[in-house]
Amino acid sequence: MELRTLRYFVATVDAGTVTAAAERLHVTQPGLSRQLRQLEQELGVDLFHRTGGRLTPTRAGQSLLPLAQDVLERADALRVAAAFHAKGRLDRLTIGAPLTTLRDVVAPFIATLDAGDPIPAVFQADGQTAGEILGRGADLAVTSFPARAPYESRTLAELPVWACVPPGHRWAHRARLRLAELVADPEHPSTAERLVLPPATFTSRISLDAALQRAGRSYSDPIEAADGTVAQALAAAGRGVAVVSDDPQFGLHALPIHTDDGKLSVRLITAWDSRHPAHTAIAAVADRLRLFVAQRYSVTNDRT
Amino acid sequence: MELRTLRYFVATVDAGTVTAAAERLHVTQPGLSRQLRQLEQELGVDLFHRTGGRLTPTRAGQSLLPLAQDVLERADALRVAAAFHAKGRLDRLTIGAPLTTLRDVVAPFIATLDAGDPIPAVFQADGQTAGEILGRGADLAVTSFPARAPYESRTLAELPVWACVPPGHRWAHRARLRLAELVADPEHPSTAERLVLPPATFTSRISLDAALQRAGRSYSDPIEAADGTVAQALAAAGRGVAVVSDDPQFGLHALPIHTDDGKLSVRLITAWDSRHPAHTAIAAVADRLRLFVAQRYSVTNDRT
DNA sequence: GAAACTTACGTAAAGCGTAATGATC
DNA sequence: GATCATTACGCTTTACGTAAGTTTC
Repeated sequence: MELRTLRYFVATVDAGTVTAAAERLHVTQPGLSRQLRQLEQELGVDLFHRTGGRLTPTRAGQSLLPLAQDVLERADALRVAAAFHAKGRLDRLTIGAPLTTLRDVVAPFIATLDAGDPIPAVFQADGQTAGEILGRGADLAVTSFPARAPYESRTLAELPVWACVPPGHRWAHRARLRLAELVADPEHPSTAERLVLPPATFTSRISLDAALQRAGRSYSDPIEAADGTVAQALAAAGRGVAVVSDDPQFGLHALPIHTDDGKLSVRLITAWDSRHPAHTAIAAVADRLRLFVAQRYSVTNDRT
Repeated sequence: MELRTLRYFVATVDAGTVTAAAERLHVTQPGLSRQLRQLEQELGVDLFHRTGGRLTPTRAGQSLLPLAQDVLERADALRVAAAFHAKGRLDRLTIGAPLTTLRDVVAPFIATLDAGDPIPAVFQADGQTAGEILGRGADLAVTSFPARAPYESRTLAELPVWACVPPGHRWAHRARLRLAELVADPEHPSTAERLVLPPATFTSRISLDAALQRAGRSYSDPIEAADGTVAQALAAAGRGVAVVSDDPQFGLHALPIHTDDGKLSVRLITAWDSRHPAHTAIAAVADRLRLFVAQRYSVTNDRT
């Protein structure tokens, strides 16, 4: 088992057929086929079913795939780090962030980077701590959990959590909402709106759940959406009230949610490893990200 | 760059000389020497200084070493996972835990495992969440942080945090201590004992710091010890009061610390990934660990 | 029979070991 | 001069490409 053979394995699963993978890898198809067989023999596991003249990953293959990808990612990280030591400057920078932040903040930000800056790579990391994201190979993490110990962090923004309702809704002309209005009054369960929520790993959901727990309340039977955009789409279709931290879409009206402790919000931080050899360069990017968010946030603030 | 070359690199740093590393790797010294040079050329970085007829890692070499080890560890994890799929049973199990737990709980526990059980491997993980520990390759994590989302967890124990004083100390015959007694009264700073504390990543320290923050108190100028044992050794030498969750040593007297919220303690949990292919086998080990701790803890309870 | 994977065979490259050479204390 | 690393050279292994064979739809 070598990095090369793992690359072969991943590429083959990825491409679907050995022929296609071979082309992508710039090797011939028989050569690739042989290497895959040897890898299977070495690991002692069938990675592919060979039924029907076609290769499909076995259960073992499916479960080993992410591990193989992980090895390759780490090897890549090593190569990037080596390039940093060679050139003295960071030429690639990996950012891990929750999906919502990725779309609303990180993506617009990396669009402002120019040729002099490191090439940004990005991956999705919902509901993970700075340590987990950085441990997955990111140089810079964006998360809503406070960072500890060997990680340095800066507050990026305090993003409001919105209750989004369609134009015709009875709350459409309200300027704000109290948390208690969102959830069922134990005395009158029927008065509550149905909630449309992102998965429990999402920061807005974590914030909502925590606030409700503090208030001793809870929602019943929410609609689980795949992410904030889907939640908003469902709200736009009149299925309920979407509670998200995404920017409102589909013409939805976004209301801030007030609790006893103030507005419901998500504190976004950016964090990096202070022991990273390029930590100065990373801190510089983090600072620019913070500046970018500050500008963007001062605009979005107008909306409230 | 292949796994083989990374193994060569790590082994060479580890062994100190190419000759020694070559012997350990079962290759000849010139062959190894050549591979190292090729790796350096490929990465574009000098990994070793060649001054004085001897190889010493450069700064780049030192900083790339843990990355290389990481790649190899991941590759190892892949091999173990493959072996699981091949044999249908887990033959190796990696446990990550904080140092104190490692010594007082995990080590005695793995001593009870027999030939039918997976071979345990263990690494130290202080002040890390379940996600971080499992992300580092552990199959089973022991931590004091609550686990979330895709991780399954069980409470192992509620370990008391002790204030340890030597026999002659004015508290040596006390049965308990209030938190306020430990730290300086802002009015009379001189009345406080000097504290001997483990690093800020240690669970007992985190618990103490959190309790003090809740109480609006703080300590001043504590002695920082490398770990709980060193802290106790310093306390035994009369340097101050050690605050640790380790079992008392050196004939120290251990007092539980009472706060407004009850006894100061550390809630230990054990966690694993519910998506792990061998999660049933891991859960079984976790259950036995919990049982082991329950027995052990009922004994240590006698002491309080 | 077209498209996919496998087997067979010859070739080129890459790694390895032995032997000789160079550098440092 | 002893110890450690490098360079030189020949061999062996290993991966690769081409060509032919097999299976499936």
